[in-house]
Amino acid sequence: MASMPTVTDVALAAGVSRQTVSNVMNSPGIVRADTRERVRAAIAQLGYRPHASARRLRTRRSSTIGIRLDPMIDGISGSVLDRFLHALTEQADKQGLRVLLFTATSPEDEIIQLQRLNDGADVDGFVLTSTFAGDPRTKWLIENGIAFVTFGRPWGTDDVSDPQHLWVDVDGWAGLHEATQAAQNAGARRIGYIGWPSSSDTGEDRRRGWHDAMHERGDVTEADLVALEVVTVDGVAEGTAAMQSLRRTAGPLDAVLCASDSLALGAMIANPERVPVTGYDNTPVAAAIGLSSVDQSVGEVAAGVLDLLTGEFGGQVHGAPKSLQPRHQMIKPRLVARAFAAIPMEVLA
Amino acid sequence: MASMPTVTDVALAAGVSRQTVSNVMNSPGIVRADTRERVRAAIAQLGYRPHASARRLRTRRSSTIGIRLDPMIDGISGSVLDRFLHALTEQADKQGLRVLLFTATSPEDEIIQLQRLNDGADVDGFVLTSTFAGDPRTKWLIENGIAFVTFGRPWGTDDVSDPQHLWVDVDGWAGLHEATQAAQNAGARRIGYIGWPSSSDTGEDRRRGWHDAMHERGDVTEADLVALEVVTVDGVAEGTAAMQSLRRTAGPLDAVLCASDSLALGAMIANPERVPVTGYDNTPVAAAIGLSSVDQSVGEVAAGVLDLLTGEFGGQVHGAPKSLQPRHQMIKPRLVARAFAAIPMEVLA
DNA sequence: AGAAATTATTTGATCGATCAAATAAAGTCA
DNA sequence: TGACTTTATTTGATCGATCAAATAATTTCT
Repeated sequence: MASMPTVTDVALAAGVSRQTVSNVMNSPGIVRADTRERVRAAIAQLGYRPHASARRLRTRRSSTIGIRLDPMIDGISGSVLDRFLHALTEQADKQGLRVLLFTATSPEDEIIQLQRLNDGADVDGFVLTSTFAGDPRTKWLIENGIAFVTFGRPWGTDDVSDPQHLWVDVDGWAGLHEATQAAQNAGARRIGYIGWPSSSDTGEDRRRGWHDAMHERGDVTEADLVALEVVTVDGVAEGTAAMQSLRRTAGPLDAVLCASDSLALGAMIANPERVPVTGYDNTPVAAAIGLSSVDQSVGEVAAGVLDLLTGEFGGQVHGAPKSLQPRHQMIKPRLVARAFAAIPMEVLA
Repeated sequence: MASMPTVTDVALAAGVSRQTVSNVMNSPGIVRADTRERVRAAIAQLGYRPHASARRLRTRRSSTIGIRLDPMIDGISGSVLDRFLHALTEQADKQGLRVLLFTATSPEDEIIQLQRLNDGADVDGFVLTSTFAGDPRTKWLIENGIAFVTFGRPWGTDDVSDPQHLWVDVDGWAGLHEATQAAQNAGARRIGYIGWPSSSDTGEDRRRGWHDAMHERGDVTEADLVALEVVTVDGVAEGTAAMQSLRRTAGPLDAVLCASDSLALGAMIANPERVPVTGYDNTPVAAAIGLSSVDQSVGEVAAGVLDLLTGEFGGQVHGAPKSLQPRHQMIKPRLVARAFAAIPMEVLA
């Protein structure tokens, strides 16, 4: 296999200079139309491809974003991040960006990795997932002036206003609010909720979506509302236990909403009356079992993340000045309705 | 933030030349011990990090491997590839390699992507997953002399001997053979099998593991063996249907093995007698439900893939000549035994 | 000790692209 | 037409590292 042609080869073939070839690729507008076509023909004929590393060396830009691959902590819900990763890679590809993976064993280790990739000019910026309040990683990135966007709110005091921290998140409140209303519209009144302890910001957000919708409707007493709620940590077995507890204490149920598909799957197992159960995350398991679920629209999240990120490291070129660009995006999730099709009637009846 | 120091800065600080600094990083053995330490001190003091793109431009090596991110076709089993990806990233990191993601909409599109990444010197080689018989991608890669390793046998005529196609795979036969023997040792005799149509090479491999183990033991007649087997496509609902069919036609069962966790999950739903069910892939769902499952040992697979791949594009430096290196690796899976802990007795009893 | 062989270190060139500044060509206007 | 803009294209330098070959320092051997 002959070695790849370079700009010089193309220039020679098209009877122009190196720089003109470069211009055809990077700012075609400034090249006269007929020259442009001649160069393009030469590129096609020689099968020229720009050498990515050479370009990066000169431009000091890698066109690559780094993202940490999480170690599958919570099995089922991990799939949301996987789908996000996939969507991110696809979206990035459209913008000529590449996605580079890395792993880390702890937040401290992760900072070392961030530094390595940044110092080595391997990436232009980072996408962070699974952020938490007081996250040392975002602090470090801000201090070092490195571009990044997080999937997930910082959940701090100045969520929305902090101009240094760009984020995209899914509106869990809206997701559960919609799911609750959907159940209400289908005739349900006594709608139970299996959620996470209030120490979880995300969990509290989702719970309020259910709670507010129930309150708005006002056909359940405040006391009943308390009885309709069970709090537990995430897990299938925990979901089963919570469902059993709910059936004992809350009396008859018209529907049950859960903070996750894991809980919902668990709830399904202790659900002989086939009360409609709705989960959260729309994981493959929910699809397999036939559970309704709130889908996080990872595609939109990925697009939003990339918008903010490219605005951050390439924004000066065209468009509004940095300070006027939006600093965050809230994505509305989508309710996916299903009807237990996968579970044959006779088994659970 | 001041711009990063370069080799020249380090050389100046250590009182040596650029090249010596470079040698300290790449072939420390040829630098005298005291000089080496002096240079290392300067590196540490200045916080020097080599510029990845500059190095790649000069060495014509990217230290990066490309892998396609699959579009989560089959939800549950997709998690095996996710875990593989994670293991691969970790293993690659240990060897100073990076993992670059890409997506593709079809095999033809994927070839275009492969070419792009290769021509742009973005990657040194590829890892392919989900290969199939007559895969155009492997053909193209071989023709163009590009380094690659597949996770999965080519399932062709010359699996083992073809020196151009390096692969690592998991021995599905051994996995089911072991699972069957484990059930037999626990006293089971009538062990059912829910598998895939014989058109699936992988499925046939697994089925033979069960079949051979049953045959070896010889305490079930050949006719019974036929009755103990159900064939279906993958899926939870399909697993449920298969289990019901098995219970009708095969009579009493001591255990059931399945070709996937999806099938096993489905089988569990139609399993009021709590016959032990074993799945395949050890997905998070199996762990959540408490299903036994055959684990593909993705860590070992990832290590094997990287061994073969680095041997391919860096093998000349040290070690055996190419032709003598092993061309493939068969990894033995691990049986993970569980006992339905997640499902409370009273629900299914 | 002195020549030869070995080991350690340095110097100049280079990888392939883009930047910045210089030059050439085309278009405008009095 | 000739001076003056504006637009198009070219030239030399550069990004940061490593290669290849040259030189300097050290060790080995007679």
